[in-house]
Amino acid sequence: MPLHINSTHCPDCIKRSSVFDLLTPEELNFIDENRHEVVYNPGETIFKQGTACTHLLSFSAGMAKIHMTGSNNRNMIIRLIKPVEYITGAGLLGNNIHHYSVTAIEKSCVCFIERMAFIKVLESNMNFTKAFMMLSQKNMITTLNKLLNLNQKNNQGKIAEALLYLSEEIYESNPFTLNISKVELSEMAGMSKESTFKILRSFDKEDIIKVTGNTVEILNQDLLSQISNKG
Amino acid sequence: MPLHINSTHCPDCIKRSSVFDLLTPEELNFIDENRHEVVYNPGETIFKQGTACTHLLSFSAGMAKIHMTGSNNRNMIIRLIKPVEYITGAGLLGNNIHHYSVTAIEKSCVCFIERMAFIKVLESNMNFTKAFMMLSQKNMITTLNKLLNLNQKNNQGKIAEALLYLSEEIYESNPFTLNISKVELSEMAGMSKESTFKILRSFDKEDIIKVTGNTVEILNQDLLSQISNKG
DNA sequence: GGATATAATTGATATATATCAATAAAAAGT
DNA sequence: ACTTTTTATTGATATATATCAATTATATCC
Repeated sequence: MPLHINSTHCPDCIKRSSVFDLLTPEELNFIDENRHEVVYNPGETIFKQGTACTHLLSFSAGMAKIHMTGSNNRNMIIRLIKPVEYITGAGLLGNNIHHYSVTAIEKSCVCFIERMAFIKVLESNMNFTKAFMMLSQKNMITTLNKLLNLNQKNNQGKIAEALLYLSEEIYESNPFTLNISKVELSEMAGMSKESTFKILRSFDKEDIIKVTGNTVEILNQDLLSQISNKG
Repeated sequence: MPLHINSTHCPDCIKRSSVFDLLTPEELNFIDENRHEVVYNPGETIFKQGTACTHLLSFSAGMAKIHMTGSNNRNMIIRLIKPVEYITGAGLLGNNIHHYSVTAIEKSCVCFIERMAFIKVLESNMNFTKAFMMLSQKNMITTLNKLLNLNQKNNQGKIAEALLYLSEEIYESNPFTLNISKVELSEMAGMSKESTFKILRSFDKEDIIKVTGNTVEILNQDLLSQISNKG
């Protein structure tokens, strides 16, 4: 199966974000004429914090991480991206700069939609605009909650939350096999890698999870949720 | 000077957010017919996390705090609100619930605009919609950066950042007099109140700031910025 | 296929931070 | 004016967490 989907056009693309369902065939064709696809290998930068925000991205295959560098140059993973999701650099309308980076963690395919074409469709289709606003707000709330939790929880709570997030929202399975390194897991949880290892090990010893290489099985989901919430 | 501005109507209101400048007189009148004003005393809840998101708020006088409670029930102040700013519960379009609370810290006046009236104007005026989206995105980015910084900085860096934020963005003066308690300052910086006191004191001893009661003067802004950035 | 780099892992130690405890000061109620 | 409550303040102590150091494993490069 080829990763890129160039043979397809927007109107019959099955890898598009559901907000695009609200567009008319004409609008979809217009988007189709103003987009291009790029395939990325693991580790490749899709866009980088600080660069111009010129396209709306539709993430159609693979997996990527959204991450951010603070003033002290430390890196933090905000969330993972998987198909089908759009990514807006959060400054798309104002032609601003990206405030975070997106990097592929698996071979990935991204559809780049020209900023002006996207704005034109926004202007022509209010239902689309509203759906887009709602989705943006939802993403914002999710991120807000995540960052709040990172601030307030202790390290066990952070790891518990990260593991539940990965199992429930990203891999949607249990057990699951990490396609991110444990250093990246620590960047997701906002702590040192050594602490991450130690907490994983302690969870394993207490039979809350079972770690075998990169595979994690959650054995006691209730307890893990409790640790995440109390933490 | 009366705090409420009920005698005025939207078209000639000088306390409205600049996004409303983009509306036509008819649209402004329509908003005017679907709004009401409320005056709050310090400490009163303007809206609470978990309640329905039924209005767009335009904050026309006073000062308030946006704060959020995490799963472990700890409170964190996200930012302060002063005139003129609109506040959307981030779930306004989807008729969702508020994911944070807003509480007055000074006697404040808030204009409540009916959700459906706001949506109707969004639908009729694309420039307004785009301006609203841009402002929302800007707020989101600011919040994202703030929460990231709280995660990554040490306590001195957090307090330094909070003091610079208060001086530059909220009170726009130096020295400035806090209208929030130091407990609230610690909730802004995301740390215990005792640590806040100790760091304020140490900054005072090192002649970086001068604290006299509730008044803070920043004596060495360069050093404070450096502490904030390195922290 | 050995050399080199990168990631994983663990224990010991240092440091930062929260918590606890006690007191002082200020504000609010009666 | 006096009690009560809240806020402010400080030092001592406990705890959580990061950092450091050393080792092993795994991947990547000539």
